[in-house]
Amino acid sequence: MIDLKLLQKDFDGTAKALMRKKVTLEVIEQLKVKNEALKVAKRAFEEAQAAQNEMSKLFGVYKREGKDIAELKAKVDTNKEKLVGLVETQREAEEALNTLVMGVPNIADADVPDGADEEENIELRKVLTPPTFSFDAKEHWELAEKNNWIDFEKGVKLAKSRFCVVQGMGARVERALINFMLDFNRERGFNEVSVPSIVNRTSLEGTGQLPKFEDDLFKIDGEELFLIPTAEVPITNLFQDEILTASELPIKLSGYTSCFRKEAGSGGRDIRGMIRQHQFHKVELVSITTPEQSEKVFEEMVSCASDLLTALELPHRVVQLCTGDLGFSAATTIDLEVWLPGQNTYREISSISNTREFQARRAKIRYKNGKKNELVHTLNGSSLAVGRTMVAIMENFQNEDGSINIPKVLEPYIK
RNA sequence: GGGUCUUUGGCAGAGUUGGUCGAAUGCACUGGUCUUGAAAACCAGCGAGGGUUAUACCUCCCAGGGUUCGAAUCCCUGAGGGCCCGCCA
Repeated sequence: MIDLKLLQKDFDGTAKALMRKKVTLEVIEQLKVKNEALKVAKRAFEEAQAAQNEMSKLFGVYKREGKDIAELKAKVDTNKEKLVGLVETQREAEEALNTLVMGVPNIADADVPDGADEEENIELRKVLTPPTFSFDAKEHWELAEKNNWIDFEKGVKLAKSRFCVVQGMGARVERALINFMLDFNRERGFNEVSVPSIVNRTSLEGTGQLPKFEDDLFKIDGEELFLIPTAEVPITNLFQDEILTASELPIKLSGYTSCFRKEAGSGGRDIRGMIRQHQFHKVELVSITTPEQSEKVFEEMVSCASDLLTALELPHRVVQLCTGDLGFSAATTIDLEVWLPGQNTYREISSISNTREFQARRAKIRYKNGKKNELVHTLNGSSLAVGRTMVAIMENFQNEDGSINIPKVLEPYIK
């Protein structure tokens, strides 16, 4: 949630910043109007309430002194009637503002480049050189089936399209990857947590998936519960509505979960293979920091994920997202894109974001800075998406005969 | 799923004959005295959100309703937790 005070203090500057994230001027003006309307409604209510409270207190005094309360009661009753209307007005104003502001995305950092979409993202650097093959590189689904790593039909049989079954050496590599990543992250100071894969509405509102993106989520029928689209949700919300002490920050966590996404808007994209599944595994990094710490920790998270790819000998590039490609909650995002020889292109395998205080304000995560309570910064990033890492391994480590080598670092994990 | 008890500030824990309770006390925390420094001891401050230049003032004792001039305190509904029973990996 953005800081509404910014609109009061510097309307033009804030409006300009919001428009970089495609918020219309109309919405921004409505924010201001509704915010002011709420203030007026609140003041009116509070004045009447104060009078009410004062008169109620008099009852006690009168009773003790044995005075007649008839006149006072009449006054109170009149005021009470007035109060009912004022409460309603205030409630409506509150709701109007709230529905509006919950749908407004975070402001991008000033140094995030302008741009309409992913075409205008900026490549910061490349790490490792893509391999050259003396044969035509195959795509991962072909390799997966040839080596019996993945059975795509079985996934459809069990559930529906965009589900698959991983088996044999594929399943062992998958498990090895998860363990390797968690160990790697722990060495970098990210402590391991294991969290629920189902969360409530409050948690999803806290991290920004709700109310706007309900269509992307799997909802449990008859309950206000949802399958998580990313471990960012449960891990960040671990601290929801808490006041942390400065000395315990930064908190750096790493967790492995399955993730569930409806992929409602993705049409027929990546229908083949395991690039875009309804259920996939991911190891996630989440950090809770003071505002001063967040830059540094952000860099640590980017390095952590990038070094992981390097350790796995996977060529990749580091990309700074432009405003048009930034997510709802993000103030800045770095994507890591891994090289896929079969597709002859780089594909996203990790996305690391700093949401600044956007999620903290929604989820009420604060820390005690001296005497004052201040909002923390929350950061999240994929350590790596496991499925896409599998894809990358298959395509980069393929041999001419279609067999697949295993990255050296995984060997201790595959006994 | 049935029954029963319970839900208070960072934590623990008073408060349940409705008014002077946003709330005792202890711990933690912050500042100070003392000390070479620290600990201990002592003194002071210390729930959260909104509002104000600052006060005032408003809201919040799990959530939502209700009774009342007035509710942490009474009633209803729901959610979380404990225990007992049933069921089941």
